[in-house]
Amino acid sequence: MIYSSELIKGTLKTIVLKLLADNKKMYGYEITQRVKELTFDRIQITEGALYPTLHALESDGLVTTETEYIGKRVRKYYSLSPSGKNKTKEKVSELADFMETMKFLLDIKPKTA
Amino acid sequence: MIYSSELIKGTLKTIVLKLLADNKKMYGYEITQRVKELTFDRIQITEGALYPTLHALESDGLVTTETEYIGKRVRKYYSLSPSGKNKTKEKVSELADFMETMKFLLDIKPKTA
DNA sequence: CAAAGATACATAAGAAAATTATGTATTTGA
DNA sequence: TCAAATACATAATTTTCTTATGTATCTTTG
Repeated sequence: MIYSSELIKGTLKTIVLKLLADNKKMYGYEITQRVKELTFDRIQITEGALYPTLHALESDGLVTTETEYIGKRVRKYYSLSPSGKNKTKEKVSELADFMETMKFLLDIKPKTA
Repeated sequence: MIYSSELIKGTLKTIVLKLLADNKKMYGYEITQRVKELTFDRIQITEGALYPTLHALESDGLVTTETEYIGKRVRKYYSLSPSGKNKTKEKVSELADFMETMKFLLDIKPKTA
């Protein structure tokens, strides 16, 4: 079972930031594979969604990049900047908080019947 | 603190369906107020988001409507159809499942210091 | 050794879903 | 009486993702 894509909306940036916080530096393709692994294939980040997100994080100054060559193939590593680290803490705790709220909302039992 | 709007994206339909499951019938404005109450003002559904969502649920056959007049003012009540009840169960359990996965993702600790 | 599949980047067109703004109208409360 | 709350609705814009496409290299397998 794969989560309907609408659920991933709004959480992608947070997922990426958190992975970078946990791993110091990662490249795009690696991120897609790691998320796939960690979620047992239930969340699959597409490249069309990921790369624009990474570029946005970079232009917001939340990540820095370094390019490496593996043979002739280019690989672009992303790392959190200091402000990226702060942003990650904010985003992760906001999402955790939000999930508590949602859990509460979804647990409410009917008054009627 | 109000959750950043991107977090609400993708969960709105599920929230609305779940509220209708718990309350048999509700009208739009009531839904916005109920969500505000239940979340201590942290989730505020705007009318521009809610009404199109309700109309979509209706055209998908997930809810039925009945119009009532309170004085001269119109009030449009929404109720779940049988297929809406099934859909609600699906959506709620998918979201609950998704939140477990996200919780796991966000809890992962750094390997590197 | 050729071909398929995996690795690795990127961007553009289109779709989906929300935000923001606007509009109408009634009712309530200060 | 006048502002705020109640109650609906829609349109323009923005944001964000999907889908499609493009390029290129490396690895595995028949």
